[in-house]
Amino acid sequence: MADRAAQGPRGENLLFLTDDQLRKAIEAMFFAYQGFTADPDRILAQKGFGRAHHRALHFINRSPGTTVNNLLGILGVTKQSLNRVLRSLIAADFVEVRVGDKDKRERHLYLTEDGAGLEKMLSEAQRARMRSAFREAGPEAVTGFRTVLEQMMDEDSRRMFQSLKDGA
Amino acid sequence: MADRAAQGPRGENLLFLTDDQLRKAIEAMFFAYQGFTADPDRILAQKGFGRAHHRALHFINRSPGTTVNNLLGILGVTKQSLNRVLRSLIAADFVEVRVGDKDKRERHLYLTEDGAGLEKMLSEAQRARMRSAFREAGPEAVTGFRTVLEQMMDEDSRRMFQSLKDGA
DNA sequence: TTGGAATGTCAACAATGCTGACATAAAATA
DNA sequence: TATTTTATGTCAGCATTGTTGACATTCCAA
Repeated sequence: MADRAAQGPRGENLLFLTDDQLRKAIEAMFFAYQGFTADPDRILAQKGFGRAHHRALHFINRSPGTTVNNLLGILGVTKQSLNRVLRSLIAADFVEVRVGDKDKRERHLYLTEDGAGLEKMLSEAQRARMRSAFREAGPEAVTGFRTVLEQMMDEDSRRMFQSLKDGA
Repeated sequence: MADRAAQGPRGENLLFLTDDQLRKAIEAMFFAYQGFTADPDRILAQKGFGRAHHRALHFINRSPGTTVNNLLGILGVTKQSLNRVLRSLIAADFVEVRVGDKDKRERHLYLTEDGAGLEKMLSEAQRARMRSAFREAGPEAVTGFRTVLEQMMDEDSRRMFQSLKDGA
């Protein structure tokens, strides 16, 4: 069973698809994600925010003027959950809301100066770790990394990711 | 700023380390992790469990007889948090506790038959996605993927990961 | 102009982190 | 032996961030 996948239809070496290899990859993903979030989490804890706030700040920074509904699609949470996060960011003056011009139901979201400052702080911490990991691993590894991650995504996420790819 | 890292000390092409590339990688990591957990999460929701239960089941399966304290180190949560999860798994007869022989303070954890069944169901769902992603990406990409993930980990996690690497 | 769809808000509940206080029992040590 | 430390567990309470349900506002289309 563990080596069920060792030999492909054309006789390729498929040892990288054994259950054992896959389990190692699952564990690597778990531990790596802990590292991925560790540095921003420390900063957020000091400021009284959580990971969800970071995600909102990131994508508002990425696409200034995005609507609440847009953000829901990207983050994959309910509007109620996002709303709570946005309310606290707005109360703390990190995010500014503007009612839509054409459609007054829509709320367009922007970072304030403070919000942009916090976002920069968080993302720089996260990028620093990523930069260091990439430098150690080298460009070929990075290409492989990106390829596998993209394949792990749901269809919807992949479309979302690709549409964000080249800048908002 | 965005291309600060474009040229290394020996003149290598370091375009893969630009802020823009790093930001894309951060977003890829976010969306990929959603996919990574999506399939088990669906199963868990049906059974009335959460992601924390999955993690406990995984590592107990990996290292049968592991102690609560061991598990704390691996999962990186508090004993109170883990205790709540373990209690519900024990109550549902998915996990069995045995008091230590030599050290009767220690509680050794094992999966019951039902627990092993659920673990298999969850991990097979997760492996299926990983297998498919790996197959699409190919062996070189997988190597790169593993290399970068390992570099992203905290020191402690990396040691943990490496000690788990070749079987409990 | 009216009814339904889209958008967003408020309230309440659940899962899973956290801290702190405390009890028990075994092991280690003075 | 007596004391302290370690390991485990419980209880209480709180925060973050998911969820559903109910509802208000706005827009659009029949």
